Amino acid sequence: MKRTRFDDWPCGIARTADLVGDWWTPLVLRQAFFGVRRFDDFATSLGIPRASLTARLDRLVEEGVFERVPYAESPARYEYHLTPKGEAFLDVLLAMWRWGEDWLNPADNPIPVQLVDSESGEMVRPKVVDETTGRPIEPARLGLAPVIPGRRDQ
Amino acid sequence: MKRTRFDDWPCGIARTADLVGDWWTPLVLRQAFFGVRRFDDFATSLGIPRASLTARLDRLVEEGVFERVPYAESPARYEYHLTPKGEAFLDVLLAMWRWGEDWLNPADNPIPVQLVDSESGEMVRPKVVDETTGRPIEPARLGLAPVIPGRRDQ
DNA sequence: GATCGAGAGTTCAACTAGTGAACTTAGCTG
DNA sequence: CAGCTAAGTTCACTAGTTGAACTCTCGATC
Repeated sequence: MKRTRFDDWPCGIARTADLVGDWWTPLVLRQAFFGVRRFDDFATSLGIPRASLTARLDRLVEEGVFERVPYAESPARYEYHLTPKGEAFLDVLLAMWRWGEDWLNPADNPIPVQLVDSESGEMVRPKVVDETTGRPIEPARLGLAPVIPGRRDQ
Repeated sequence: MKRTRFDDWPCGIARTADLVGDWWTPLVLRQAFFGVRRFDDFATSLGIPRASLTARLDRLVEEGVFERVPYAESPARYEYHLTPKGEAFLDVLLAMWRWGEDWLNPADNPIPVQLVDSESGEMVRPKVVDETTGRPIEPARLGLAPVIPGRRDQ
């Protein structure tokens, strides 16, 4: 699409959007968290076009989100395993999940998919807090620092 | 692009990806959190093509993320204000910000943009926890329920 | 030995969203 | 009247997306 790139903007949101800011990448990563590792399993479980999947996986391997791990020699076969960087992305998916469940739940959705703790069986409700204080983050008190005046790529 | 739609998939991640799963929408919303309200201010502060901005704002108004509020009568002028639904999206942006700062920080980035609490002046470090227990969410213990076997649109 | 199927892609044409620049509309200002 | 501002719209061009078909390499089967 000749899309604008954000990967060197000095803002984590912009750089994250550059990498996962398309419709399929978050879902590919979601599948990875639920145990999908192989090309065909990604393709058939999501219905993503194979060419699109190839492009996504290549970029994610290049960025160190997935590691390409051989599991068969002849013919050579590879699995896509989440790296620590990839596993850390769970927080973003959880935030997306929570917002989607809270605010985009269609009225006629009969069976919402829920997150559970597999040991306790309890529902998991992801929430973003400040790591140091443990308190919710209030939009009104939030500021950017340093702000660079007139700079457009913030 | 004739893109696949996820807006009725029974998963919050998929529905969220359908709405904000493009490169510009997260940045438009980021600007809104930092006080931008008017068309030209979005356009010039981000460098987003005006046609793309129109499409994004229209969709976000339609979905109830922004409210179109008049601020002048002749000629009619409108501002885009975040609704409660839009404000709740801050959690997703914070998770993206945190991941981008932790894992996508280019080595040669001289001035990373930081989040601060404007009252205390302290750095804010967003972290996703389980709302009920207050504890971090462990990927290994996370499960989907109910899982619908063989269903591709989860 | 030929055929079949699995797995992991590649190739291709058609479609359509993203992009940048120019244009439009309406009122306001000097 | 000329110039300016704000909020879009229009248009040609470009490039990512899609679905279907094809490729390639094996191992297993008839």
